[in-house]
Amino acid sequence: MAHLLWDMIESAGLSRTLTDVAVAVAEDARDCKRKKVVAGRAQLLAAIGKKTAVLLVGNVALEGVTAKRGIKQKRGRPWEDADGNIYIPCLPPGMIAYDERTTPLIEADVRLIADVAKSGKIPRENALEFTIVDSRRKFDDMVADLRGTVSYDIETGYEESPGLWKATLNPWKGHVDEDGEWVLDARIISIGFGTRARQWCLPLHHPEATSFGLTHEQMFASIDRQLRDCYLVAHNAKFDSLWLRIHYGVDWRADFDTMLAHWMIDENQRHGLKLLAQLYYGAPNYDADLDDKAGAGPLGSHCLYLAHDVYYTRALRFTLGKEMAADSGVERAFHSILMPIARLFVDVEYQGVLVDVERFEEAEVYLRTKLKKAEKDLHKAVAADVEGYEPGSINWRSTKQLAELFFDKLGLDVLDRTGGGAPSTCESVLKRLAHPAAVDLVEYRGADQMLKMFIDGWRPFLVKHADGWRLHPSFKLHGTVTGRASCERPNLQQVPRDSLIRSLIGAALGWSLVEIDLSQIEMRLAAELSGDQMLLGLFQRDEDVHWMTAIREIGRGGGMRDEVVTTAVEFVKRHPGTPWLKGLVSGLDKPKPKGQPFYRASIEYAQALEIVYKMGPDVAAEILPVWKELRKKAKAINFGYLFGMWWKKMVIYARDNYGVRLTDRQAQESRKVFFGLYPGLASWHERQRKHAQRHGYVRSLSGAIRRLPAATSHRDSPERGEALRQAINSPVQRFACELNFMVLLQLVEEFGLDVVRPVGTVHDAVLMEVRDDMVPTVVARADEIMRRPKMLDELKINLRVPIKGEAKVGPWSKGVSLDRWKKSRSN
DNA sequence: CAACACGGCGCG
DNA sequence: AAAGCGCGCCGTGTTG
Repeated sequence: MAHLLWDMIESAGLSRTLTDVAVAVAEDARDCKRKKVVAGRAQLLAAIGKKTAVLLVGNVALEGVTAKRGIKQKRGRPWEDADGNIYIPCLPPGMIAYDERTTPLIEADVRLIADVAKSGKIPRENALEFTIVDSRRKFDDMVADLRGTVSYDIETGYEESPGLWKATLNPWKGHVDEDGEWVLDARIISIGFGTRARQWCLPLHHPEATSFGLTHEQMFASIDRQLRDCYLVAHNAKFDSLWLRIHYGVDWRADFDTMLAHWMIDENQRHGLKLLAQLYYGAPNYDADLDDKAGAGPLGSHCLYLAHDVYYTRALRFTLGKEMAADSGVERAFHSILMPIARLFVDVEYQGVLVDVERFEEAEVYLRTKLKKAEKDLHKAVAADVEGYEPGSINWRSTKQLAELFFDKLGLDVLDRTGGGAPSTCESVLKRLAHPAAVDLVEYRGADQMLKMFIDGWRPFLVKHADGWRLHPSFKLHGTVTGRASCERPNLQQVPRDSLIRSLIGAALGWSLVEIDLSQIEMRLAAELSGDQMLLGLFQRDEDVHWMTAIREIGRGGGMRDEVVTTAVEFVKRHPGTPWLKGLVSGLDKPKPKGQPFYRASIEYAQALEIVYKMGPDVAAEILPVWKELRKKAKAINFGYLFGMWWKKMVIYARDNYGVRLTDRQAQESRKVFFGLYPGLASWHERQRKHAQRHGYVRSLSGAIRRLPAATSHRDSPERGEALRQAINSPVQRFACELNFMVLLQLVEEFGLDVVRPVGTVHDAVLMEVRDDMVPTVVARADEIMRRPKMLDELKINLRVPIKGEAKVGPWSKGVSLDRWKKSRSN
């Protein structure tokens, strides 16, 4: 590693200026045991002596001097000791071998070394012109300077105990006071603005902040007025805008988010501001300690840090703007979809979702009881088979201990292994283990999972408002490589589908929760993009593609004879007048034979299957519930094969999810049938793969790009295979969620936040609170918008496949159609 | 004590 | 040769 770095230094033409540099290198961090580090440290300290610069290459070298690790955080930030030695922590160049994304960082390290060697000093950002606003005069100057393109950034924290400031990213952090009111503990420590000429740092709750005759409210009123005509730029603007909205009531919407812009430019990279500053401008690693940002450190260094942030944020707006302009598709998707939805998500997160806390407590009691019972059953079941077993000796949450129990002590067969090769104890294995304890463990895990994720997991995030308790999940618009949003703290997108937890989420009094979702959107888009005639035809005739697959799957093997015939017969009995039955059931118009149902004999399997298909899954499920399950299974088949699943995995999938035993042959056959049914999909797969292989990327209809560099490799590898499958999946997944965003944007644009309050998205669905008196209007309009969002016209995107969606009104998972909602309200 | 990987599981 | 995609969060266990 030392040689590698030295080569880089030499090729930068620096070796002669660096004769006075000691290089402290850990040859291999992993082999370096503690003793060796200590020895190395003594050597190192001796070597440092009169040197002007010390390179600390890698974690062990860093630890040798500072007794602390964390090279990734510390790198690029040199410091000077009392004797004037300069220490420069850097990444080991060998790191490039297993993470090529570190290349620019290592290059930046070399540049930094060069700088230090030439000047003998730690470089300063000399373009910086920052002012700490600590007087009325400076404040007025600042306000007057807020013109044109202005970047902004805040530092946040809270006072844990008097005088002790800690970092927090949660703008709602607070507590309930004696009067039962929610009091915010979170504070905006300071705010910075970057203009063409300067960087302004306005301390707000920093301990050293001085008062100069203006309240914060007065300051923000002035700033707010001035900013209305500015082009606002921020890095992860949603964060700053949300905090400012909560704490100062100002509504600032960024025109350009540098983090999101960089994500559009390369979703595979990381998007941190410090990283980008180093990447694009060779900036020093100016990152500060987390608690300094929160106000624990001196105001001077706090503001210096803030100044760097707004300086580089503003600079990035121009650099990234230009870079994005090189690709009109990317630019268009950024400005017409991403920035608008990013601005809207400030409202989404500000609103939060309402939680029924009374029923929340009930759910907790229910789950704790269930957990207790499962634990008791577990004890019993294990005690019966294990000699000398003592309750409490096994941690039921430990996969390691469970594996020992099942496969060593009880001697059960290892049915599957984990990715790491350990005997698996996952649900699908447990269900196949012939032991009562396995059954109990499934129960235990179920209750435990709900409790830890949604009861204990939610509690710290509950915030009290005038209209009830709310969660304010944070959405990451850059959270995926495909364009979907992800969600965290807590993750609203992983709430179980069954109603125990899901229905705790509702709406305020006078409002109703409305969920609209785009039906089978990924399948529809696959039809669109592939141009498969069968799929397109299905959707154009408004038939159900999963149902089609389900019926085909059964029909192929002639399975479920009883269910098929029973369901068809029952349907004929219930709906004899159905027009399309004519011709399908021979003898319908003939007189009924005495004593027996006339149709029983005359409905053949093939006919019956046709009838079942035509009645659709909902009607069929009313007759036999099994149809619902069957359609779900078909859905999995569709998605699996659609995106490149191989038959072998299908066998496992069918077994684990549906208890269906498929032979290898059957699975191979089912895959063949699938692509036989939709031949256009196969050729589309080929097109996508070819494109990715040739160009190294694929594109969504919106213009956004998914970069797949691994796809261009000529060598066949697992990475390339993965990239080629992503080439098929990404454009579908991306455009699906973009459509969802379009629908959401248009709804809010048309009705305004007084009528429609969006509270979240779940990939192809929107959750919102709708004012009760407007529910029918909004739902009707949502139905129209989903069929054709106007942004499709603006972006000149034409779809052959019809899009449609569904709306449900009422607590989540208990929502009903608009008609049923109206009826239930009129009673 | 903190950071990390893993196993497991929830969602679309 | 090997083959669905995309996420977040929890507890355990290891490591340093």
